[in-house]
Amino acid sequence: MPFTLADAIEAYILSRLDEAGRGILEVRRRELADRFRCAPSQINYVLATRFTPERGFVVRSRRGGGGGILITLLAYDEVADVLRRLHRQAGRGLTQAQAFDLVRFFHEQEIVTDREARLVQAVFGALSSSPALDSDDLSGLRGRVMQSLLAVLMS
Amino acid sequence: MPFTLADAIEAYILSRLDEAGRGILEVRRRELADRFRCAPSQINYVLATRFTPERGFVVRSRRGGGGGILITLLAYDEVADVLRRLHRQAGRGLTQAQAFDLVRFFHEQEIVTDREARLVQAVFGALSSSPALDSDDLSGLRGRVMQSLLAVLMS
DNA sequence: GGGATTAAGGTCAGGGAAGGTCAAAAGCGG
DNA sequence: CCGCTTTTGACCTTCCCTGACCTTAATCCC
Repeated sequence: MPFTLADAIEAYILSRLDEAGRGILEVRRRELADRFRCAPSQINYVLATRFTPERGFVVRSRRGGGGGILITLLAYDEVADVLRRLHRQAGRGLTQAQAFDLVRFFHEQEIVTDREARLVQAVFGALSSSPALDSDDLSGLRGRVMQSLLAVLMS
Repeated sequence: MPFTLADAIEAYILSRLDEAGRGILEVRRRELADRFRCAPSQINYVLATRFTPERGFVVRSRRGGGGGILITLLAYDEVADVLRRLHRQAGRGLTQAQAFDLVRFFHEQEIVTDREARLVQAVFGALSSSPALDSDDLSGLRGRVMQSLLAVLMS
């Protein structure tokens, strides 16, 4: 087992997340970088590769003086599991029909309300009426939008 | 939480606005600056970044002796009107910051729920991290998405 | 009445403190 | 050697806060 710096940072964050209880932890990028004697961007790398939505994490940050990084571990349940799988799949892009079907599915499963469904459908409708995008780009964009939506639904 | 001076001043103003009842509050810049031990211009900073029209506030001020700053929350009956104006304006495109502020405004006005706001913000976030779109196209796309959303909200 | 004084508030540039991005270099397993 | 992951470094954006300097209004006092 090659225990890399990234692994160590991951383990450290996980343990602090654990001891913090409540599944919420705030860290400073600079502090972590100092503690592990590495470039600050290394922290971004760890967050990007380990603390992903697929693994049930939500990471938010704020820049500027008094900024910081908030890491949240989402509760595990079956719905979340399905959402996570969908999240992974959406990364490969979506047709408009697929996007609409997913939204309808969420609605049927009562994962989203009636109005939430209409709002989201409106979004996908607007996307598709976009010039300046060929169908491949559009598919990728739909996928990313869906992923972001799923991240919210999982939180 | 990353709680800065600006956050504290914002919270203080909001609480006084709240306890003052119907949406009007008068403050003195100097007094606030003294209370928070900061430069008076810090108050301007907070007003400029937090109490913006896009978030539903109107700030007026009088200079000179006996001057002061009047902070007003937009009244409910003005909101429908604002939505129509916004719909027209959105047609000309939106920056990401404008889109976010609008969503925030809707949330503050209780036009959208907490989760609806997060979903919609997730959408605008995803749009902005989109390759294959230059900033003009992006601006236009945000505008069309916002128009579609407004159409749902007005229905 | 009119200038001087005083008491507000406004603007702007700049420094410092976060965090973000991206490409290139370095390691490493096969 | 090749390809993937890790790590770094240079450069960028955002946000907070202050200080120097400016504008406007009320008041004082002749």
